[in-house]
Amino acid sequence: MNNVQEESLRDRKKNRRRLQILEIARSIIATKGLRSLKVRDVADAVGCAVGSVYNEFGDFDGVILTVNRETVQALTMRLGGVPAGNPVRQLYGLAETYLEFFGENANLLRSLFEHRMEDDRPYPDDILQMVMDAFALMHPPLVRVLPDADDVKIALLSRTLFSAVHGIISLGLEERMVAVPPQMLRQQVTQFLDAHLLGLGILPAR
Amino acid sequence: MNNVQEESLRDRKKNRRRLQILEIARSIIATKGLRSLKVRDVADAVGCAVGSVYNEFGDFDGVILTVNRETVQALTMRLGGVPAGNPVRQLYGLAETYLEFFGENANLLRSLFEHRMEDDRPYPDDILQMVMDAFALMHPPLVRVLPDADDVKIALLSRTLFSAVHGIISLGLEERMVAVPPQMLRQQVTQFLDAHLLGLGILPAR
DNA sequence: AGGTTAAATTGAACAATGTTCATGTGAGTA
DNA sequence: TACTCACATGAACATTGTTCAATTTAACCT
Repeated sequence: MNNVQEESLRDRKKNRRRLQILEIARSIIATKGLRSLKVRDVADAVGCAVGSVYNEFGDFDGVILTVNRETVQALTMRLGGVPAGNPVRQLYGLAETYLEFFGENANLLRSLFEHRMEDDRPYPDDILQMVMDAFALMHPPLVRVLPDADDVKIALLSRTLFSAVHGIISLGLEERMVAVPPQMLRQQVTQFLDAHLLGLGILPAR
Repeated sequence: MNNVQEESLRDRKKNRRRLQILEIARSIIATKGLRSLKVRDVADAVGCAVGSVYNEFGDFDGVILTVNRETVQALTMRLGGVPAGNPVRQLYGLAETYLEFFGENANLLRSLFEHRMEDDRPYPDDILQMVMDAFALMHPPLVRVLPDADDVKIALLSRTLFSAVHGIISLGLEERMVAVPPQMLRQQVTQFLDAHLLGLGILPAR
């Protein structure tokens, strides 16, 4: 037996199809929302049988969860690109980048935050962990800016702040509701951070 | 024709059944989540045919939307009970009451915020309006506490603050994620308001 | 190369669930 | 009592998730 397995033809096809399925599913969710995602639509678009989707992902939730997993990964990547030079700027940058990303991928993020499992099956831990990790990205800049604070408190603060920003953005972009104009939403987020960081003693009073 | 219509037997039965359907649907959503709500389960529990549910509500979304409507009403009622004496206390009270209500009715609020309509049918305006109105309940105390501020700004601030609190609470109670202990969540909300109101110049620095 | 085998693919059948509608029923009415 | 009409009924239908026996196919062996 050779440890250095080269990718067989079978593996290559399987892999290609897997990617196709995910791409189609993602584009349907992104454009028409999670509720419009149908197995048959995906299978038809990919040009395979419905059974193949099940072979690859177990059940339909498997497709959704994989798309969601990749959404958090993309989000984390994007948030990771925020410069760490000035910690205060970084905090603003994280919030504004989250706003940008949410604006560009609203339906994908809704799928991530709103999808519920059938019955009482648990949501995959790794996805939850990735979300928590993304929300913890405010931790490092907060530590730099509040050097005397207890680390556990900062961790909590990070999650609180990011959750707050998430609430403002997700409701602000809620197209069901009266959509807030994008530029105003950005200002809303900025002013929110202004006040909050000021209250935390991070920004000087003006 | 008599203008003073007394309720006929027919009307009484119809009304009773309508209430039954809503009660059952609400209890299923509350205990097992929106995704577990099935027409047949509701019809069986009420003891009527599935068709009757459709006669009364048009489609299944109609049942969900009516439950959601009543959820906002109950929320508004509850928030309306927060004493208006001290405006700062009122702001804390609104946040804490929202937390309480969310904790007691998590699945109902998720149904309210997460339910999407089929295709591109619009979400009923009156429900959206009621949600906005509920989120505007921070407006009066904010006006009292920021007497010099522009009313439009206060309106925006009210929505921002409430959305932020909503984000903290809805993610904090997200049982999919590592659930935050209730007492800690309450503290999280309080400390959030402490910092934010301080930053707004509402609370004196300590 | 050809034959063998294991695994993936297929799509028809099934299951679960939302929706419709022809039929029956009973409350209101003359 | 007879008539009528609005509502209730539930079987049939439509849509969509899921399964699985039969088929195809890549990989392996001689």
